Amino acid sequence: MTANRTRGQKAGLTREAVLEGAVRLVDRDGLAKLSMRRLGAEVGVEAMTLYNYFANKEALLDGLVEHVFSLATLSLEEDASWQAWLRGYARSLRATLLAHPSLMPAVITRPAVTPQSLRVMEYGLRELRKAGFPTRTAMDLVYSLTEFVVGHVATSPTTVPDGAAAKEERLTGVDPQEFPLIAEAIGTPRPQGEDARFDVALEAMFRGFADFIR
Amino acid sequence: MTANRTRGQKAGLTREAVLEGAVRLVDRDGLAKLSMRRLGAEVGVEAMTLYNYFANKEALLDGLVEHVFSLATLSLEEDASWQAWLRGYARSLRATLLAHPSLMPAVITRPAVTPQSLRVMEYGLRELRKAGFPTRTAMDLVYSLTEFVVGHVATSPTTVPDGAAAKEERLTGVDPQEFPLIAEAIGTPRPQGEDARFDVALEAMFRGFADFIR
DNA sequence: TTGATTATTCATACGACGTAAGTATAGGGT
DNA sequence: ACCCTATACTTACGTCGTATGAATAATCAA
Repeated sequence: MTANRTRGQKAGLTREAVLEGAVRLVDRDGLAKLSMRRLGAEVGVEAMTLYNYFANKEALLDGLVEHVFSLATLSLEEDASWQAWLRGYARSLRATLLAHPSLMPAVITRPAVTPQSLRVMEYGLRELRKAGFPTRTAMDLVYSLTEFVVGHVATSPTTVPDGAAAKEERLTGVDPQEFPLIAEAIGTPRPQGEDARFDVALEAMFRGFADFIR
Repeated sequence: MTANRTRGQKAGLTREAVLEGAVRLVDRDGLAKLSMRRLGAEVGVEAMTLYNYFANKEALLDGLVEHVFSLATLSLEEDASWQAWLRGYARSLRATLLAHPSLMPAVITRPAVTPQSLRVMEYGLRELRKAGFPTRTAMDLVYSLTEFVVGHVATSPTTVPDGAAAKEERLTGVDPQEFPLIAEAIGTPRPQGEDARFDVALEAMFRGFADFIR
C-alpha cells in the first residue's frame, strides 16, 4: 500500500488516476479521512508526490468536485417538452450528487460555474425560450431548480454519516401525544420512498413555473 | 487574548458564551479557522478548557449549529393562509442560514431533527391540514420547501469564500458568441437581486403545491 | 555509448491540529 | 479551618498540510 519505489522512478500516475483514488477513498471512508498521506497510500505514492498534480489540497478538492461532475450523463431527447428537459436535468444532477454524498460539503463550498455547466445552461435556456419563457426568467428557473436538487441531496440522510440511522431513530421515536400529525404522516409512508417525493416536488415546481410563459 | 489565569481560577465561562465566541470566530475567519486553540483564545481560555463544555470538536459543531437555529425567530400570524405560513417559514429559515453562511457545511453534515424543528413541523402540518392537504403530502411539502431553502443558501455566493467575486468574474466574462442566451439573461438583471428570485421561486412552488389540496 | 539535463519521487522537518493524561489551584460546603 | 471538587492549565502524542532539498530514473545530445 505504501510506496515501494526508488526516487525518480515513475509511478505511472496521472491526475485522473489520483482523482479516482480520491473518490474511492472518500466514498469508502468519508471526506474527513481524505488526507494527502492517506490518498498517497491509496494510489501507491508518498504524500508529496501528489503535489506534482495539484498545487495544494484545496486544488485537489476543486479537481475532485469537477471530476465527479464530469462523470454526469445528461441525456437530451430531441423535441422534448421543457418539462421533460428540466426533469432530465434535475434527475441527472440528483443522481450525480447522490452517487457521492460525502462530497456535498466540498461541492457547496466552491463555485459551480464551469464550461460544462455553462453549456448545459445555454442549452436549457434555448429549450425554455422555445417554450415561451423570457430568457431572464428561464435562467432564474434553472437556478431555482438546481438549488432544490442541491438542497435535496445535501439534507439527504445519506449525506450525513450514520444519518439514516439517526433520522430513523429520532422520527420513529416521536411521541404521538405531543406531535400527533407528524406521527400520522410517518405512519403513512410513501411506497417508493425518497425518489417519489423528489419527483412529486419536481412536478409541482413545473406547474408553478408554467405561469411564467408569456 | 491568550489565557492569563492561575489554574483553578474560574474564567466565568458558559457553554453559551463559548458558542457565541465560536459564531463570532467563524463569521469573521471562516469555518476552516475554527480550531480548539483559536476558539480558546477567542473566549480567553486554553484549548483544553473547552472540553469541560464539549466532549470533542464534533460535539462543539453540533452545539454550534443548534445554537444558530435557536436564534431563529419564526413569527406566526394567526389565521394566515397556508401560503403565508410557508412563506414565513421559508423566509425565516433562509434568513437564519444566510446570517452565518460559513456554517453551511456544518449544517448539512448533521441531522436536522431537533425538538424545535419537530414543533415547527407539527405546527406547519396543522396549518396545511386546515387548508385541505393530506397529512403525508403536507410533510413532503414542508420537506421539499426546506430542501429548496437549504440549497438556495448553500449555493449562494456568500457561502463560498470569495464566492461573490468568483461568480461575478466568471459570469461577466461569458463569451456572447458561444453563450448568447446566458449573456442576454445576465444583461437583464432583476432589480432586487437574489431576494426577488427567491420569492419568485417560492410563489411558483406554492402554485404547484396547491394542486394537492383534496 | 556516454554524459549532462530534466522530470519525478521520496525523505526530512516545521508548525498547527485534536485530544489523552496528568497536575495545580480557587472557591464552596462541611 | 478544612477538604473536596469543579475548573483551568501543562505537557505530550500522533496526524495534518506542505516547504525544502536530496536522490535517482528517464530522456536527450554528442
